[in-house]
Amino acid sequence: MTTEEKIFNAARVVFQKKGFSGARMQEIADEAGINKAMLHYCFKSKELLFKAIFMNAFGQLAPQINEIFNSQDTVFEKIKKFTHSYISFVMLNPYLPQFIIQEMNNNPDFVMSFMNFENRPNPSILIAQIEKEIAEGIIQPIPPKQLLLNVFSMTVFPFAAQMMMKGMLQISDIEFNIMMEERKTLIAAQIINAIKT
Amino acid sequence: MTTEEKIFNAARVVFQKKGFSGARMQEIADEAGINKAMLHYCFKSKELLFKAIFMNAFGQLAPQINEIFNSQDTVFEKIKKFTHSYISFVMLNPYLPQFIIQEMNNNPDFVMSFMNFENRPNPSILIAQIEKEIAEGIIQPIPPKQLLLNVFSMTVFPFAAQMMMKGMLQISDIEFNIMMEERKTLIAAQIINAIKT
DNA sequence: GTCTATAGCCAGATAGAC
DNA sequence: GTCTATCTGGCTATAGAC
Repeated sequence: MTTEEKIFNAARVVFQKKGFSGARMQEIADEAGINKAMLHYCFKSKELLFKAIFMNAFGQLAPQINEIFNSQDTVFEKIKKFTHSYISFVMLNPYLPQFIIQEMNNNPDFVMSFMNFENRPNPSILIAQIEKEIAEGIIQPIPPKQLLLNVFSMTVFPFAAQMMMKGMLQISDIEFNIMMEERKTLIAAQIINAIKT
Repeated sequence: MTTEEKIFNAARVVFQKKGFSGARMQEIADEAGINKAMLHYCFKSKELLFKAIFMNAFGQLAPQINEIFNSQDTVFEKIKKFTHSYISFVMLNPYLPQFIIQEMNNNPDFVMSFMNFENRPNPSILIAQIEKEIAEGIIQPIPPKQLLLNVFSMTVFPFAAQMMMKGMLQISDIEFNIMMEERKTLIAAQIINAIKT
């Protein structure tokens, strides 16, 4: 593993846990097992390092989502595939959703300044398809954007609000993982059950 | 309005928007229209000011939730009441959910050190009730904690991930508010439709 | 490339006048 | 109680040896 990779991995851990303003360059250096000066040698500044981490994180998620949204499947199939593959992926990167949500909220201008809008998740095809399937009587009437919001909510929220939900529902890390494993199929079943004709 | 109140309101705005580490005492002072020294005169330190804000925020939410969770209503009635009243309340404080989630994730130890555990949302009665109604055949079988997670997800997520969802679904602030208004009844209908026998 | 040492700045906190 | 001015510590960033 190159030094740059060590820094990158360390920075991902620290930024995703503490956020941009909470992260310390010293902590990233310690996590990487190198000196603080190397961070600046490799990535020039905290902002540029953060930018690299954020774009990488976002870049991993967006294409997966678009691939599923824009495939030839039915809406129900898409919901099943999305929830399953999103949960599988995020279980390996549990801090990712909260990280992205947090930085977009805390500093929208900064994030927007380097967001890649070409690759952003684009649900317009799926929205049209939902409208079509409603017209065909396959799906019960519902505003398409509300349906998408439901799918994202059920899938992403448990990871974004992990600490809070673990505390409120009194569940351990292990139980949490079991529940998320179960949600890979449970969510889609619930959503489809709610809107099927 | 007393100076203390002016500070408190200003601090709430800044902390909820930027988080603990992103917030600046100077910015809070400016927002309050007073001097930075007054902050320390009134609240001693940034941490204590934050603590006051966080506990107030959490203290507003928890009792409402418990009241609904522990009433004499049926599960379906509770879901309807919770989603409706939670959304109504949070529409007046749109930064609140993300604020609480973020700080619990970024600095669990700090937050836990002053969290009021007596008043925390406690779903144990509701969980027992769900099990009972499943046994009675009123609700389709589902792990109670998964059902609760679904209710919270559908209700809280749109506010927590506001920026991201506005960007992805291409909705304006006004459209967002219309959608949230609609969700006051839509969510409960969806959830109940998915689990009713 | 990798380190040590340090510059320079900024934010939280305080002293002290009024 | 409210201000101005200032201290102090910590953090980003850089200079410079090796």
